[in-house]
Amino acid sequence: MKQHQPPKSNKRQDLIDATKALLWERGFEAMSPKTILKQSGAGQGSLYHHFEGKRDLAATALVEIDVEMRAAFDKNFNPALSALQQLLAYLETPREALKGCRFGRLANEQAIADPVLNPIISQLFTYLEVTLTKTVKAAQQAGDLPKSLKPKQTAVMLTAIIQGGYALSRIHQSAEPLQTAVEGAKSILTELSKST
Amino acid sequence: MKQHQPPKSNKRQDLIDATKALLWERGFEAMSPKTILKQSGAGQGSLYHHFEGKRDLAATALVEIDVEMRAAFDKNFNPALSALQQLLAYLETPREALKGCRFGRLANEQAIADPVLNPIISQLFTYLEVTLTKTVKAAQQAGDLPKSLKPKQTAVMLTAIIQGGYALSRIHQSAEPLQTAVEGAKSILTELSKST
DNA sequence: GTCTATAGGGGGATAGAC
DNA sequence: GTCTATCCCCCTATAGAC
Repeated sequence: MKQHQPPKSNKRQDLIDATKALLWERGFEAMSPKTILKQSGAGQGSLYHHFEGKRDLAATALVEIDVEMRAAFDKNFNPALSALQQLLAYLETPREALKGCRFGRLANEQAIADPVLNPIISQLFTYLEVTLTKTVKAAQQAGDLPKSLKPKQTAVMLTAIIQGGYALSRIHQSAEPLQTAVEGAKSILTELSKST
Repeated sequence: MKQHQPPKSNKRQDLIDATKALLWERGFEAMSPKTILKQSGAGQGSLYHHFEGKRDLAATALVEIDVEMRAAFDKNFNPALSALQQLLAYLETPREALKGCRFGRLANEQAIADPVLNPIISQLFTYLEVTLTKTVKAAQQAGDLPKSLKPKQTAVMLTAIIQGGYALSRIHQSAEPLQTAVEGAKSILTELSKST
């Protein structure tokens, strides 16, 4: 019974926490081990004792981010609401437009093709798309969206609106484009529900 | 009348051409001067004779890309077509899903906040959004889209679908998501046109 | 486990010959 | 105008003491 108390060796978690923050602020390539060490207060030895290197540390951080993002995403799908209302709630989720999506912002890095890092990221988006597809189907069956829409196309389109909105906000250095794109999507869902 | 013949000093243009290709393939930060020289066949001296440095060369290349992108974009707005058909033509434009948008792929780099580079990029997107907004208005006046939609919101949303589709394609390492998002957008425009 | 010291490689730019 | 040689700094990782 050695580790009765969780081994409160904070350095490992400090490294992960710093990496989570830096992945969001700078992305993978622009995040140097030196910066991680500075921000976490750990030394070189701690990093390479607990992890194989920058990539391994990033993978560990991404898994934690993945858990947090799924939990936040799931909160939008309150069973007390109609499927259409759930879709609108997803669109209305507060977002840090200028920082970008914590995963989506890595889309254009070389790391996105890394065999270890890619599955962590792509599987989250698959989860979003599957969940949204089910919700679109449910809205159709409830008579709130036209049955002529293909659920998967609609779900991927909604996911793209969020990701593209983030990109436009970064490009214009303003929170407005993401908000405008989301409002456009809400209007369209609302309009389609009227004609159904 | 010195330069009767255009001064066929190819090195300057060779550098620009290599930079245009590398900005698309790797982005700004991941594109090193060494790689540019290798790919263009020029030496260090040519780069720093014709340009102040990497950033200045990139700015020159981005301006050329901007001209090309505007020309390609404008082709979608054939006056012989209805405004709605023009919007559908824009959505149907062939795109290199896995390489990403030549400008949009820079959205998450630090360079996007650069005072020289940012205006070149953001002004193109402003142009896209303004043009699409006008076209949405025209479609509404033609009775092909409901007047309840706000034209700017719809235009920004369409732009976001393209940018987000690129991101999803990079994430899933497949051309499919961009195509699926575009199909979703086309279906929705078509559906909305029926109920108008 | 955690630290500091150090190494090897590449990034971006300058110097100066031709 | 174009080239090669060189510089300095930072990135990532390893060595080895404590």
